[in-house]
Amino acid sequence: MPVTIKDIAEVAGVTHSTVSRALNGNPMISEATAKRVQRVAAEMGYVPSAVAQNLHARRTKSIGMVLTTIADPFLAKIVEGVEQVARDAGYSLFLSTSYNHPDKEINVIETLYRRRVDAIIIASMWVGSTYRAELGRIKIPIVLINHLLEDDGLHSVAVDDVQGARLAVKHLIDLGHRRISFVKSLDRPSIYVENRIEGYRLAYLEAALLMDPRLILTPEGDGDVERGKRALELLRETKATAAFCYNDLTAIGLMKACHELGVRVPKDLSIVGFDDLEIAAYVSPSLTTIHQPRLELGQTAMRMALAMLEEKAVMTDQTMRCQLKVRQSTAAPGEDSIGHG
Amino acid sequence: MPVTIKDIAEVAGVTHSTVSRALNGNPMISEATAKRVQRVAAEMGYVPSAVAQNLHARRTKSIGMVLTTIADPFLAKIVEGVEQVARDAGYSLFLSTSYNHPDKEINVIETLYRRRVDAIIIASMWVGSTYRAELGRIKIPIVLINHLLEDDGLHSVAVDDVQGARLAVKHLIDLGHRRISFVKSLDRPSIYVENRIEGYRLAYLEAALLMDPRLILTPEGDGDVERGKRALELLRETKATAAFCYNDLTAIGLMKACHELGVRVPKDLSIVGFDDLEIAAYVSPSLTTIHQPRLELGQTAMRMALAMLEEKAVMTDQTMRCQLKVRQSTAAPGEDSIGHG
DNA sequence: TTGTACGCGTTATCAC
DNA sequence: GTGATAACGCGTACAA
Repeated sequence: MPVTIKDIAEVAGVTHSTVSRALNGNPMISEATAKRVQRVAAEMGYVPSAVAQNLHARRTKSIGMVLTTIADPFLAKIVEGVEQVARDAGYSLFLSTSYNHPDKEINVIETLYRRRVDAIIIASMWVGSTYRAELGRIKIPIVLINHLLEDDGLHSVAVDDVQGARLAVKHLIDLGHRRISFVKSLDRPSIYVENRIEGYRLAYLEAALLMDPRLILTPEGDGDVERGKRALELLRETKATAAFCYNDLTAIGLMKACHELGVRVPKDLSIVGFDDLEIAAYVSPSLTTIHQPRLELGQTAMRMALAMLEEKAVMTDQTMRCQLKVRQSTAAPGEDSIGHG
Repeated sequence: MPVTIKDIAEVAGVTHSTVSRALNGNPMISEATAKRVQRVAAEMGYVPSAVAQNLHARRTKSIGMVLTTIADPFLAKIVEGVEQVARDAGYSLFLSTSYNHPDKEINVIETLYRRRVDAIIIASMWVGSTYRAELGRIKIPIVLINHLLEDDGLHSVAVDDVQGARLAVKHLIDLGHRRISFVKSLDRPSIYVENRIEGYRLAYLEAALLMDPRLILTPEGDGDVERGKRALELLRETKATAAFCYNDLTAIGLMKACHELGVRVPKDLSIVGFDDLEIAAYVSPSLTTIHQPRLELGQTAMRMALAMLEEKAVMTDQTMRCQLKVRQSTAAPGEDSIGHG
C-alpha cells in the first residue's frame, strides 16, 4: 500500500490537512511544521495519488489518443508531436489502438472517456463515418487528425492532400513527363485517394494537358508495399514515364519491383511518393516525395486541444500545407523509358 | 460535468446505492427498479468514472510504459505487443517518453507511479545504470525490456544478442567470407555493442579463424544511418568482403553509401544487419538480417507484468532467441570484392 | 497556525 | 429490496 497523507500525519503528529498544506506550499503554516512534515514525507517515500487528486479536481491532466496501430511510422511521428506539447503542458498520454475496426474504435473512445481523460485526439481514419452520433455523448474536446469528412462540428487538423498531390504531379510535368500514372492503394476511405487524384487532375489542367483515365492504376494486393510491387505490371501497359504513388510505402514497393525486373529508376521510370517517411531518404535511389508535416500535425492537434480546454477562442479547423522533397527517384524522361520500350 | 449516479438516483427516485446496484447487476434488487434505473442511466448518457472506481479499488487497470521515443520503429513494434496483451487483459496503456535523458526518465517513472499505474514496463536503454536506487521506492511491478545490466533484482525480458550476432557472422563465414568487418554504432550503452562483438568473436572461434581487431570499425557521425554511410571509407582499408552492422539502420546507411559509390551489394560487399525492421525487407537489395522478436518481446513483458500482478509464480528473467533472415544482401565473396580491389 | 468537516464518484457494509 | 453510512486519498472552507 502506498503511503498516504494520513500515514504521514500520524508520524508527524498532525492532521492530514496540515500535511496537505505543508506539501502544497500553503503559506498559512509555520515554517517549523512545514519542514518537519516535508522531511517525514520524504523519509516515508510519499508519492501523492493522482487518482485522489483527480477525483477532487475533476480533471486528470491526461489526454486520450486513439490510433489504428502504433507500429505505423506515419502515426508514430504524429504521436511524438502530441506527446511533446502534452508533456510540456503537464499532460500525460493514454494510448489506445483500434486496428481500424469501427466497433473497437467507439469502444476505445468510451474507455478513454470513462477514464476521464480531459480531451481526446483521434488519428484513425475511419472515425466519424460510422458513429458520429455516438461521439455526441462525449462531452470533452475531441480533435481529429487527417480526418477528411464533411464538416460535422468536430475540430480537426489535416494536411492539404490536394495541394500536395498537385505539387508532386507538377514536379513531374516540369521535368518533361507527359504520361504520369497515379498508383492508388486502397484499404482506406476513398476520400483520401480522391483528394490526391484531384490534385493530380489540377496539375494536368494547369499544364493544359489531357488526362488519360487509363493512367489511374488500382493494383490488388495485401498492404501498400505489395500493391506497389504489383503496380509495375500494370504500369508497363500504360506507356507511363513516371508514377505518382499514393504513399511512400507504395512507392517503395514499386521501386523494389523495378529493381528486381531491371527497370532503372529514375532513368526508365520516375517515381514520387507521399508522406516523406524517414525511410524515403534511405532507400536507393532516395525517394522524391511529398512531405507531410507529421510532427507539426500532432503538435497542432494537441495545442488545439489545450486551447479548447482553456476555453480560449475556438480555433477553426486547421489545414497544413505539404512540401515537395526532390531526391533521386525523379528525372527527365529518358529515351528508353518503359513507356517507349 | 459528467452524469453521476447521484444524478441518476434523483431522476429515478432512488438513492445512489440502488443505482450502483442496478448498474452492476447486483441480484439483490427488484427486476423493475433495475430496468428503470438502467433506462434512465442510458437516457442520461451515463458513463461511470474510472477515477472514482480506481480510488475505491486501489488499482487503475493501467500500465505505464516508458520509452526513449515513440518514433523509433524498433520500439513501436514492442509497444504494439505490450498494448495487445494489455488490452486483452483489460488494461490501458500510459505512454511516456524520456528521450534518453536519465533525469527525465526518473521523472517520468515517478509521474507514472503518481498516477498509480499498476505496473511499469520500461523499454529505455539507460535505465538502471544511473538511478537504480530510486527505483526501489517504486513498489509496483517493473519489467525491463532489452535491458542488459547485471542482475539487480528487477525483472526483465531481453533478446540474446550474443547468439544473434553469432548467427549473423556464422552465416557470412559459411558463405566463404574470411574478412568480416563489424560496424559499431555508438549512442547506446556499450554493453549492447559488446555483446554483439562477443557473438562475432564466438563465430570466429568456432570456425577456427583468427579475428583481426582492425576489422572492428567505429564510424563517427550523427545517427545510425549516417554512421553506416561513413563506414564505407573505413571499410575500404580493411580488405573486408563482408560487413556485419550493429543494426539495420546502420546497414541501410552503408548500403546507401555503396549504391552511391558504385560498390555492388552483395557482389562486392555482403551486408548483414540486426533487428529486422520492416524496412529491411523493402530496401534494394533486401537486407539479410537478424530477426529480433520485437512483438513477442512486448507481449512477454506484459505477460510478465500480469503474472506479477496476479502474484503468480515470479517468472525468472526471460531471454529470447534471435533468428537469421537470409535475403539478398549477402552472397559468397566475389573475385572483385572491395577487399581485393 | 492548526484542526474539523465535507465533497469529489464509487463500492460495500450495515441496518430497516 | 432499499436506504443510510462509511471508506478510498486528497484539497479546502470554515471554525477554533
